[in-house]
Amino acid sequence: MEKAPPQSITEYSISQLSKEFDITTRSIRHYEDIGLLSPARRGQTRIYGQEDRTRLRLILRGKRLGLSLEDSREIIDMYEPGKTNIDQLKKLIDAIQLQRHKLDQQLDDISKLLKDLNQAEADCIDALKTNGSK
Amino acid sequence: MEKAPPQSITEYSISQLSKEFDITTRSIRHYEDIGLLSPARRGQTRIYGQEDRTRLRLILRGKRLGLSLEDSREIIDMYEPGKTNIDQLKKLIDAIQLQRHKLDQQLDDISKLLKDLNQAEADCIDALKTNGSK
DNA sequence: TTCAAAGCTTACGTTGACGTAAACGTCAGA
DNA sequence: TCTGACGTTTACGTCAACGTAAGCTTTGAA
Repeated sequence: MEKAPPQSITEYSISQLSKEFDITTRSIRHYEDIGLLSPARRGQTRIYGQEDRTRLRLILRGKRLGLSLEDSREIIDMYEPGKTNIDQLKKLIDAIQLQRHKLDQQLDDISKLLKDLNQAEADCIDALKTNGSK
Repeated sequence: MEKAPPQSITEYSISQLSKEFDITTRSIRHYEDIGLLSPARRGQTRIYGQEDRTRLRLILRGKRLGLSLEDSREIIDMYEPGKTNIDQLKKLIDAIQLQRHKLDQQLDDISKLLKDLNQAEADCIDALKTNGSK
């Protein structure tokens, strides 16, 4: 039988995603285990759509920022204030403030670290010049 | 006997540091176990100086940035290019480039995340306005 | 003197985030 | 037909970064 023409570009297998994001399939399944992803299934096989792919991108971005998967879950959940009630919305706004504060702190840390690295590099180069002609 | 006048302000006990940085003494001892700190001793008791305190600050900053303790060790070692030879200096410069690259990536991630958070917040507030007068 | 606070070491336990192995199903191509 | 690539589940293993408990010493104040 002929393969059906690609229904849409919005369908990915687990190995496609693992290659695209350079992670193992195990990790992807793990994220599903803890409820961060819930792809559709064709039979037993996982089918990932655009939304899943987006969530995965967010998870990995969180990881690069040193967030735990639980932290990421919280953040990701903020993106879909679809059918939440007012109390939940207020909670969300608070959580957003908190995250923003943490990020501001990180920005500060990073700028300090960058400064330090620049200094360390300058010291190195200096030492090379001084010492290199010994 | 009278307590000797504070020799200098540059002496800290383990519990002082734990309070100042809001971590457990266990953590501080752990950092020593893996060689990130090596305080002086008076008898059995650990005595921390300014240098130890600085290293601790750097460790914690690294943690906030999601670095492993090993990563932090590498970075911290960059700060003291005292008696390193030329080959080591070159290695250090490379390592610095690499770290800088990672930090640049983090900066990018953070700015994206902040944007997203702003958007999420706006959505929340919007939903509150729309829904709040129901 | 005695007692609580702070210090120490040793050592087993825990949690998060996967790694890894076993054992099996499915399907397209040689 | 059968082999190899890809998919699945179940389940034990691992590593980092401490937590926690036990048992002991030191020390300053009551």
